[in-house]
Amino acid sequence: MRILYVEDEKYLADAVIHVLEKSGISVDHAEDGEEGLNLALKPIYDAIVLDIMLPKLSGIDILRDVRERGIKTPIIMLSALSQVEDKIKGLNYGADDYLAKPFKTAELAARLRALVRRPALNDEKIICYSDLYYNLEDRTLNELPLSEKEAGIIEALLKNPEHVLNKEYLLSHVWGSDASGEDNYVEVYISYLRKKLEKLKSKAKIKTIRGLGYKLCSKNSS
Amino acid sequence: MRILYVEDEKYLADAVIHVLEKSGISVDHAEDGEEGLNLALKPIYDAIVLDIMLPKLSGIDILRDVRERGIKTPIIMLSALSQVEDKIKGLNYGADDYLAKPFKTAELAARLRALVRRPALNDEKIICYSDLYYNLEDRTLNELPLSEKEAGIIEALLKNPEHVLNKEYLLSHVWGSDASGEDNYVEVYISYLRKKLEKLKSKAKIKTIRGLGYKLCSKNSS
DNA sequence: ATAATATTTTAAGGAACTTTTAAGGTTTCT
DNA sequence: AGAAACCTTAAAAGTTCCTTAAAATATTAT
Repeated sequence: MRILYVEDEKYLADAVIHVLEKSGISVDHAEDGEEGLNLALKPIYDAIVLDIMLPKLSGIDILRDVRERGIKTPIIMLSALSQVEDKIKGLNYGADDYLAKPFKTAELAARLRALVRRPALNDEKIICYSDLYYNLEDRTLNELPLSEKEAGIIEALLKNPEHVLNKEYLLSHVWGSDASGEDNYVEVYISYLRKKLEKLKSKAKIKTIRGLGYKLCSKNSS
Repeated sequence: MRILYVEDEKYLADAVIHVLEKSGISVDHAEDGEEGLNLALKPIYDAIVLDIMLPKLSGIDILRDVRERGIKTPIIMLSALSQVEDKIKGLNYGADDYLAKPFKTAELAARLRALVRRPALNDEKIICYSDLYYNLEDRTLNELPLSEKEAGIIEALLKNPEHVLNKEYLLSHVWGSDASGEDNYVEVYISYLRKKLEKLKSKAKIKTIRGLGYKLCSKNSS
């Protein structure tokens, strides 16, 4: 299970993340409303946890925007004690659950599990890495349609993120096992893919390891 | 269960729709009285929820018109607190239930379920997606008659909305299991269907996924 | 049965997109 | 500097898909 957690109080966030990850829930963390909204729009989370008081955009704003776009990912709202009105607003705008601060992290984990144990709305087959999500069914990378060869390459890279794949491997996997020579095929398509990653403004990059091959990695990673 | 919800306050509507859909009620939404009336006349809803204060046509107007045409779909009226007079009017014109604003969405859901648990007026076999309703009995798509092949294809697409169906699948399902070649059959009929969706001004579109097949999707969805 | 109408098949041209090819440019390493 | 590996680009070649209309077939009405 992968969730998004939008929370500006850093100490709290770190503690909560630590406990959640320990119990097998993978957490992406956003520290303000703007970043939170951006991430929330990606169809890769099983649930979203929103603090209400946030810099730039409130949790309510995020909730509203997300729901307006028809995204149905389960959402849990967090807010400081006694802001009962927020609770009502949140539930009205389509939140799935509400938790008053301070809360026990274990309870949050439990509610997340309860929410996500519902029949999957997402039966899509999606491979994720960093801010990329590739849909195997319709061959789209972050909604952008790819051609067959582009798709073959990005799929191989996404299935082996941060690992070097050499050209012979890519050739035989994408073009066929006869692997008749042309390294340039791969070079051309790597170039096309880089252009598309650029267009998507993705943090992920395809790095060249000279003499060895290519690897997919996230901008800030080594 | 599929209902029509006519409501002009967008935020409220989104929140309510979200909760209803989550509880398994499929909701079509109209934002003003005119659109509401148009939709209300389609024989596809198990119930209709009408706000009273609406642009263009009031909920009362819609109610009256719908009932005058002999349509017996259960109707719930919504109105701002204390407009008791509206309540009386509504029930007089043949509303089935009445709910004062603000209301709890869960209560609306409960009342809907109660209303619809009555003997079904609609035993027609209809498949819906987005603003499309296809009647299996007389092979009409939003009242527009289709030929056998057209019907076969739209039926397959409607039964698998937002999923890619390839040509071989469509060929074998519509033309027969021998699936003798001709991809062009499918292409021709997809073209005919697109023309009809256009004519119906539907929000739904048939998308081509080059090399893979076709998928039905709603304009704004991915 | 025959004509009128509608549907399905066939076919062909062209539009849109993909892949291959090729050539020139850049980077990296020795 | 020179060589090898890699990048980028664009034109050529190849595919797939769209659209249309006429021919063949089936259906319905007269």
